[in-house]
Amino acid sequence: MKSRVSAYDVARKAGVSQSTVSRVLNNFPHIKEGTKKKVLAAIEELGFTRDEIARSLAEKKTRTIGLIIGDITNPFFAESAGVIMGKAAELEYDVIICNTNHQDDNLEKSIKMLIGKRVDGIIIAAVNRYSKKIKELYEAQFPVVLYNSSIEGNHANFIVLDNEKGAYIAVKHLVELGHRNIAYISGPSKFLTLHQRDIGYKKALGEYGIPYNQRLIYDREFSYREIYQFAYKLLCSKDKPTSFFVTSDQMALAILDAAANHNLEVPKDVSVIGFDDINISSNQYIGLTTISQKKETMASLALEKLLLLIEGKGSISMPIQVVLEPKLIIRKTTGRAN
Amino acid sequence: MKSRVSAYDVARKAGVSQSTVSRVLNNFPHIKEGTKKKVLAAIEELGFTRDEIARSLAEKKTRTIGLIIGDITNPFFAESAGVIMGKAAELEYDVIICNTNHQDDNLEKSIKMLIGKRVDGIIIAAVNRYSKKIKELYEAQFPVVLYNSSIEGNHANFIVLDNEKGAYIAVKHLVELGHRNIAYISGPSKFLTLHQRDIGYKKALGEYGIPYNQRLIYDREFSYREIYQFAYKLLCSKDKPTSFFVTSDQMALAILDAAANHNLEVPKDVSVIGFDDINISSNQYIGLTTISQKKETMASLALEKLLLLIEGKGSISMPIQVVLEPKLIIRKTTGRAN
DNA sequence: CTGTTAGCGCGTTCAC
DNA sequence: GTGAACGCGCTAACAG
Repeated sequence: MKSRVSAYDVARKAGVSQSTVSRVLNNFPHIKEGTKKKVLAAIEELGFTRDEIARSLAEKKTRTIGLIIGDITNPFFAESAGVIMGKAAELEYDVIICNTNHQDDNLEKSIKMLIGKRVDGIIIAAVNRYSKKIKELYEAQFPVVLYNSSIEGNHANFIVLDNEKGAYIAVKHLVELGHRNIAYISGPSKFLTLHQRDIGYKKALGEYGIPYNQRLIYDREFSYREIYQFAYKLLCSKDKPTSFFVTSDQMALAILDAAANHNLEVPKDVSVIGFDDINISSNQYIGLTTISQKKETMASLALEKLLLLIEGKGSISMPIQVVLEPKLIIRKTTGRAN
Repeated sequence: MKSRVSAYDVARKAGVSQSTVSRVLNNFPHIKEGTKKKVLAAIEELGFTRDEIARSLAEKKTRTIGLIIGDITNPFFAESAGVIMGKAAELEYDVIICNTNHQDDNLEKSIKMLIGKRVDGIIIAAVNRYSKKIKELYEAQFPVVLYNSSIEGNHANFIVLDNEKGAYIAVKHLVELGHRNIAYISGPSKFLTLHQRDIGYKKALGEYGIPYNQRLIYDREFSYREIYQFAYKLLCSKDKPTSFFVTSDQMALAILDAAANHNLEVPKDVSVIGFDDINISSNQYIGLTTISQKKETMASLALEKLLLLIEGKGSISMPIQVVLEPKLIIRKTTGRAN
């Protein structure tokens, strides 16, 4: 691989100083047309590309943000990442994505790595609500915005959905269709969003006088396999649930999978409602009823606010905390209980 | 935000020189136990993290690779990215992902940006087969491996599936089920992989004496909407196809969507076979018959080979070119023609 | 308008 | 074993 050409090489070729090259690179005003032309020509001829690493070092800015997600394989995260990356690219920011697979130590590792790489800010989706690290970053005024997640005490900037309400309207929808035996597939309550949904679930049950039944609750790790099996077994049992409220569309698909393998018809035999509204849910072959997370809005806002923190350092009144309204989207996986 | 602590700060605190700090950071042998302890203590106390940007500049290595994908919203790319990121993390490499939305100018932009960021190498999925840029990089010996794609003339390192064969066995499967009216949903043939699948499609038709019918072919841009509408219209027509061979599972889902909105039953009224075997295809609620791209293998190999190129600079015999065998996975969206 | 000079925070000789 | 000094390629004053 041929060795790189530097701004200094360009300078020599154009017969100017290296700082002049830097100036044309950065579009400084008041450069004589002639020299600018010469420099541009030399750049073109030598195929020069500026070394962003050196620039970052000198400028103490990397024009790069970090994005930490729980699982890129989950379309909710992938699609969110897509909009963030799109917006970022428009604004000339690059993004480094880290996958935590929902594990706390990976979160810490990712943060450390991103800090080492001197990213200008970080968007984090899926954090343990007890995370000390997040709080530290917040207190150190390092630009971080939490995406659909938050921590205990709310010492953080975040954009979230009203998760309690989302769960509430989901369950309410099922109840109004006549369901009383409602399974709830969630995940570890160390995630504040899930904890809030737990509350919404219980609240809806309570309001309609439906007893809370631990047997119908899944609150362990996110695992397609485990959730599939949990649902499968539940569907084998006598007094099986007539409906499932699932905390992500991806896992709702696992329930549909289990139901299909049971030869159960949806929604005739079982109703399923998800959460997220990932793209595929609107596919009419699937038609998953769900609660929209408004990922477009949430993701755009997250990036926007992060850049505000990055660029307007200090002048921003922290914390930035936005709560969006959930929306019930009725499709074909929910129907009357029989 | 409190200003960063540098190796120099650590040095002062420990009463040693900055180069000594550097030495312990990099685990040099022959450091007196005492001074090592002191330095480590100072690092701990000050909460020092090394500046990877400065390190990269000095070392001329970033321990970062670029990954350019067509569309993170397509699970095939997201899932591939997932395995690449996982392996990379294990090997202490970071990855910067770029989304091109399948547009050539974005490819060029992404490459330029990654080169600017001094990545050590790049994995590229989805390239225009006429791309000059890729060839240039190859000739300049810059570490690049193409992921399930290649360019005209094969002047590149790549890991691909035998796409022609994949298409061939897909169509053969349909023919053997009695289908003769087989629609083919593809994309721009500027992508070599698609071009090869075109050949496979035609070959299978030819072998069974089925005439090629342009009316049944979609070869424009990847667009859920457009493909959906194309399929929808086709399904309205008299002499409508009894089956679809679709060049990606994601788009196969679009066909299922269109069929569902036509109240057509799958596979009774229409058969659909995809390509990729994304995770959701194995969901029994969907059960998409497809051709496996072996993304786990392909992605692992791509990363492995890239690191070989990066770390074994020069000593590797180029080009690295691997062709994997496709595999037909029969599920429930294909059945006998009626 | 442009050149000179001094860092940015590390890794890396080369002496001692 | 360890420190001093230089360089990676660029931006940012400061002169002129």
